[in-house]
Amino acid sequence: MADQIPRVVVLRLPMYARVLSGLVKENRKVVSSQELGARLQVTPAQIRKDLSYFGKFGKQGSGYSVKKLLVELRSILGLDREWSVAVIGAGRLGKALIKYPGFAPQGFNVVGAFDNNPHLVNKKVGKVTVRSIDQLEDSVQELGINVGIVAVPAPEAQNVVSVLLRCGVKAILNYAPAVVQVPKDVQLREIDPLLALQSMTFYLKETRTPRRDRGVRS
Amino acid sequence: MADQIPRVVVLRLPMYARVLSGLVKENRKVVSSQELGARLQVTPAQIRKDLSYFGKFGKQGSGYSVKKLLVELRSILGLDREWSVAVIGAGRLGKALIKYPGFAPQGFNVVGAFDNNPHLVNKKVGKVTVRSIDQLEDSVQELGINVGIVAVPAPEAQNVVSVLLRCGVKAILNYAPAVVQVPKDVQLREIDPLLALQSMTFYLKETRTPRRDRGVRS
DNA sequence: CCGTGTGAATGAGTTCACAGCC
DNA sequence: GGCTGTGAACTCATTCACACGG
Repeated sequence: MADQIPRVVVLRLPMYARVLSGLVKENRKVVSSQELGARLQVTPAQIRKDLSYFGKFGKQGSGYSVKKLLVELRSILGLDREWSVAVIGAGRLGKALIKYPGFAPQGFNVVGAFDNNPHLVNKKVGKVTVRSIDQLEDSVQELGINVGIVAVPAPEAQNVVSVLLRCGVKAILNYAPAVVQVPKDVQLREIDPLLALQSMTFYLKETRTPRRDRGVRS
Repeated sequence: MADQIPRVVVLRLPMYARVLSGLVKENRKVVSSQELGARLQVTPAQIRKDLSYFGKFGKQGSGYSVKKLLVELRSILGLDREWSVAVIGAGRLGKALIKYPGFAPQGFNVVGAFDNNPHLVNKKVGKVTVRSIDQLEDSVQELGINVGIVAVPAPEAQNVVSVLLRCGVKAILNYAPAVVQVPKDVQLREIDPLLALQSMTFYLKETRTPRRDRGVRS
């Protein structure tokens, strides 16, 4: 069970898992692909098809056991274990990421932070102490880093990524607004709000000065 | 020229524009789809095909004028004008977004910030003063908001989005880890580092304890 | 000759529609 | 009756391959 699974399917599984977590909290026991789809803006057929790549998790006539399906998905995604994350770049963005309280509860522990600014090195940010980027290479092994989050300025991004690659890190989340190259056995995700904004404005161009009913308050 | 253009194409155009900006700075006059592709990890054919949806911008035998193509793309994407952005939620993340210095140079001006926490209201963050979320509806018109960035806790996200929709905002960048529903004439982009991380770990599962050559330092 | 622009061919991903089971 | 699981049909996206122009 390796990689003949469509990329897009893997990108959707975490969304399914998130909705299921919500349903667990609502104490829902069972859910249909129909309802899951409605909550996710995805067709029921797509959900069933996606899940079918991994096995048969549902019961005909009723649907899926919320708890069971969530456990399955978490196992499939490798979320039933802890991951050690390094944040590289401890500027405004890096600091925000290091302190972000949403990672740890999901098993992503920020265990290291790195920056090349001497004013930041040895300072504490959240629970970790910032180290020099020179130490990154050694620290990856020491700290057992599995995942790198890159939050350095664009021109430095490729260098940092190259170091991570050399250390055997196989998953990189890149916040730098730069294209970085990785071999295809390495996972890379880009987070870039500007690209997102710029792709939305394309569709906004036509929508000029939307008529608004003036005065009357509903 | 409306919307028979594939979604994915529109998502790629901003990347092209970004690389072209870089080339302008390097004083490159001309570029081929070949080279553009190499810098972006995209096939040359794809670039040519993508551009062909909008016109003929290249010269056979030589390639594309860097400057001219950039101007064209910026015009196509609606980046040759200014956009007014509201950030809703002025917590840790919201503050970072409000202060992010990368938006303004690209024509995205954060002109309003909103939060429902009384301790934050009327406080200055960066260049803007935080207003109460109650004022959001009126402010959208007053400030001419075109784009909303949502950085509130997940449970509040849909409410905030609904207000934005009521005000006629047609582009929303959602940082809240929640699925929000919008009509299809509204553009929505999601930014969620956790989903990104969780989709990477799927591929990491198999890669166990990568053998490292011990001792010898290269 | 080199590189664009593009129909045509291929490939990937989604939806349909229905058999099978609860 | 209701809902899953899934081949088959279809839609959407990418790549090929070549005619054409500088």
